[in-house]
Amino acid sequence: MAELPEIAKITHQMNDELRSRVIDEVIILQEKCTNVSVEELKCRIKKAVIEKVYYKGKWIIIAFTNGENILLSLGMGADVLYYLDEKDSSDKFQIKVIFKDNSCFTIRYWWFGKFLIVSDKELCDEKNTKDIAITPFDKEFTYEYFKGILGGKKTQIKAFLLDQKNVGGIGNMYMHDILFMAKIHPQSKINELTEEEIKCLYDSILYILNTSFNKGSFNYEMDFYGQKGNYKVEDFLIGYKENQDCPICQNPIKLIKTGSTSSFICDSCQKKD
Amino acid sequence: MAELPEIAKITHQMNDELRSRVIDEVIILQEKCTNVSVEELKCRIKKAVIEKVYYKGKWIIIAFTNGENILLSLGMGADVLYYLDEKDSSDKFQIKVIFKDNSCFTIRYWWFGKFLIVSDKELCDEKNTKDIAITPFDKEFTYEYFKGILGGKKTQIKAFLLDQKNVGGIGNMYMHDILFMAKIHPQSKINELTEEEIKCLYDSILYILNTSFNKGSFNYEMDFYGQKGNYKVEDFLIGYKENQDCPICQNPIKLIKTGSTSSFICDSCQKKD
DNA sequence: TAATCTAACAACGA
DNA sequence: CTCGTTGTTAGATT
Repeated sequence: MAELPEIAKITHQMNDELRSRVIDEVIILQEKCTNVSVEELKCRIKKAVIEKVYYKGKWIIIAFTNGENILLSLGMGADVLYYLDEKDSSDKFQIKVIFKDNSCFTIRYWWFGKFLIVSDKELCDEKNTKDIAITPFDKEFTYEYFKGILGGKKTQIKAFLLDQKNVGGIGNMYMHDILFMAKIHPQSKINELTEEEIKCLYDSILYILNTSFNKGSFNYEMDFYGQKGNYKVEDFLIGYKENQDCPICQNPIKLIKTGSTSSFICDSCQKKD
Repeated sequence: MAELPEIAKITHQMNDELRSRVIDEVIILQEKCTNVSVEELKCRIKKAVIEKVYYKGKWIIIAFTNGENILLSLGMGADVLYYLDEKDSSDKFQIKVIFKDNSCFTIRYWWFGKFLIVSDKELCDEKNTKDIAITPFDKEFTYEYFKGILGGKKTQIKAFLLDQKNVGGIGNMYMHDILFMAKIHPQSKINELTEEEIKCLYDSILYILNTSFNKGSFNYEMDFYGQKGNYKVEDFLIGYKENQDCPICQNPIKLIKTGSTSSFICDSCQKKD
């Protein structure tokens, strides 16, 4: 579930908290989420010092001073929880990272998370992350840039925005409101959007994601300290509000299938063409 | 149009006729069918001596002793015609290759042909041809081999057989009869075929293609000497015979859309499952 | 009638 | 709610 606002928040917290922390031990209970043997991973990360934590799209990257990196994908949702003292940590986790000072963090995946180790040298070729585009939180994500990547493509706008090679960090959850706010149907073809619609879409992306971030991100997700954000389901414009009234026109909100994802839309405000 | 029987015939003729012939000049009237500038092509092929002519799938490859190769694709159909004396050749062509002894051959594409030059070194990486599979005329195309490449795939059988990465040389024209003879619907899933059906399909592929080859290949196509083959439309079992009676059950033959191609079928003899 | 590449799209699995 | 792979289709190519 975690999308850009949640990823940005927890990454900032991890970076502030964990810089210079020294790894003591890593416990991996779910081997399938990593890319090398558990032994190799432990060996490459042993006594490593955290240089910084940053994100690329929805991936959290922990860079170590020894030239290694941990690439963390939360998949369909995961808790990443910090404990000042490892003894206080829950035993419900797939991965636990313990530091020399006895602090630790645990990762509990809901579904399909990743915990990969990649050297600095391999990082630029790493297939999961190498093609991820910049996010709407980046300075470079200007309106001109956005208009440029849309090109004259014939793709459906929602499929395009969900593709991390085009825009990093947007998932299905915030998509509903972004498209609703721009009054664009998820299956509208990009090359049929007007200049005004594109401008409005750009503004909507920034507005929706920034509003959540500024409220501490989504309320169902826990941050690094186990706290929940203040952006609540009530704050959604139409997302996850099937059959409730559209806030603009009072028509009932519909849940439709759009390719492999579902979309909440107001089919009166958001016309296909 | 040219498929394996036509390609095999003309390639044999070219190989027999052109071995040791020395290039004098190449005239390219359609630049888009080649991969380098006309000047570079002329330069690399000038005075080159033909070592042999062979085929890979539907591609005809002319190998020169100087380490260059011409890769010839007939696309949707083309005449490749030999003239003992260049003065006798027609001026309807996109490409003409003239030899030192004043013999020549012309190529007249119907639609989308290719005339590429590739060095021996680059040949194994050449993207159009590197992944083409062996053809049913190869000794290695045994029943065991054929059963092996089918694997447990979920693809439609016709799409699979048309894909040159799986089997080289089969096109849409002979496909109709191959599938009809095996009593298999073009959209049958491979993993739902019985062992008997696969055996029958293998036999049908060899029977149909060999029968055409043995009759001098398709009658609408001209060979290297301008002669037409003796495998006629009347020899087709059901191909291109819409509304005529199925030779087995007398039901009318239907023309249906199957993906991007059309298929003549007897929907009584060829059931989807 | 015919060939192939590509982008977009859908279905499935992990 | 993810992301990747595979298969399918429509469009374009000169």
